[in-house]
Amino acid sequence: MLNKIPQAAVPRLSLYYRALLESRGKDYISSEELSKLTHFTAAQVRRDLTYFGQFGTPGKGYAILGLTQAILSILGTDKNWDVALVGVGNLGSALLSYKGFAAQGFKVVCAFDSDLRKVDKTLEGIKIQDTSEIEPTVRERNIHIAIVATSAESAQAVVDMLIKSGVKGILNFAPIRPQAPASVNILNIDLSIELERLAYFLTRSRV
Amino acid sequence: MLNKIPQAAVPRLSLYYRALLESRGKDYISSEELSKLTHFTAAQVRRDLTYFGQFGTPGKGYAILGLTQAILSILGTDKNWDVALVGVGNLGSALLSYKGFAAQGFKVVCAFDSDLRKVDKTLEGIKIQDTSEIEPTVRERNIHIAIVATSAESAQAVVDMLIKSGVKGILNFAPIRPQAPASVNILNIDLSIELERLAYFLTRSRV
DNA sequence: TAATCTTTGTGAAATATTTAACAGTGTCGT
DNA sequence: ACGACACTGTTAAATATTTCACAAAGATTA
Repeated sequence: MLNKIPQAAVPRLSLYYRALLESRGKDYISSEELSKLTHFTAAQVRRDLTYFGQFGTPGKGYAILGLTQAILSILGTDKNWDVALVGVGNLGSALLSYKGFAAQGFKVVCAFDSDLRKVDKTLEGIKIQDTSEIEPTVRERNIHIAIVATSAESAQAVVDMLIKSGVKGILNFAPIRPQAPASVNILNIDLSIELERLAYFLTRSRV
Repeated sequence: MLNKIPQAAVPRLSLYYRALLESRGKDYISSEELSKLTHFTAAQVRRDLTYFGQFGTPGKGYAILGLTQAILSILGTDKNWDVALVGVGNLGSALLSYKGFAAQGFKVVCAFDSDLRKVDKTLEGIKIQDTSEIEPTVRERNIHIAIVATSAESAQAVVDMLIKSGVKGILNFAPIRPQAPASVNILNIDLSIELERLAYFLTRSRV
């Protein structure tokens, strides 16, 4: 089964995982029930899961505990991930205090900013370091995931530094598309673009 | 040409727009040049643009001013959009002070929170109102776009209120998928899911 | 054990999206 | 005005993704 896995199947896996957590009372759950909880079709649920293996029992469904663990393992969130944060402005600070990460095994363990007024201050128990310390710190702590919440202007330089320091995955909030080698994964979250998508839909639907 | 427009073409339009802004020195730009700037293929640039009309001149390319204006008009960002913000925690405050929105014609004009310690405080020139005031305020001000930055628990109720008040597009940061009628567009930005996608890619690529 | 029921896993069909290739159209220099 | 050139718009092919539909697998009941 050399089937290629659609990109969009991965975030769906995360949603199946959430639905499984909500269903922990029972032992088994069917693709039909998962469909109801996630609003994807039952066929898509089954198809998505088979991209990664065979987890179900015909006639019964999926063992909730087993599937939960399987998805954790597929996503890699059965392990802990140390995360570096660059840019401790409004958004960066908000991300630093966001409690949702911890539950999935992500932990921001260091934070950087180029603003000297912020450097050496402590936020959420983390001492903010100067951006010049990105490379030694990230390399030494063996960090593979970073969040970039800097201005558009500094973002590419920061991304370059992070990659040089061994980072392999970046969640980028700066409103540019940083360039990076194919071995590095960059996910862009671009608020303006999302609002523009909304404006587009609204403009169209009125027509 | 009743071609259906791929969902993904819309955010690409936003990126073409940005590239056009960067190219304002010249009068014309070719799909090849837009391709270099955006890292989409030239064929895709041309195809995307023709979903919305004919903007180019063979032998010359696209008139930068004209195409810029055309994209603005397609996206609906040639007009101003008033935006309501619900949830003024860390993330909500950060969004309130985010300066990037204004440039694209989006303006947060009212903010709501259920925490009475925040209500009546002023942030970025906006007086925070109690969530009970969502319906009258949003309806009276004729607001069609809202940003939801509440907890997972309150999000669905807030979304319901917003929809009842006439909101047609919602940018949702709460880690749930709110249910809404098809006439309402909801875009979800889910930080945990994005981090899980990164973890997945990292776990896979090492194999 | 056999008959019936439930639900998975998966080929095959349908749909959606991207890429390739090039005919046609306008530009530009002479 | 003409010929060489540049670039778009689009048709067709290639890919990717989702949906359908059902055979096979196991569960359950008698």
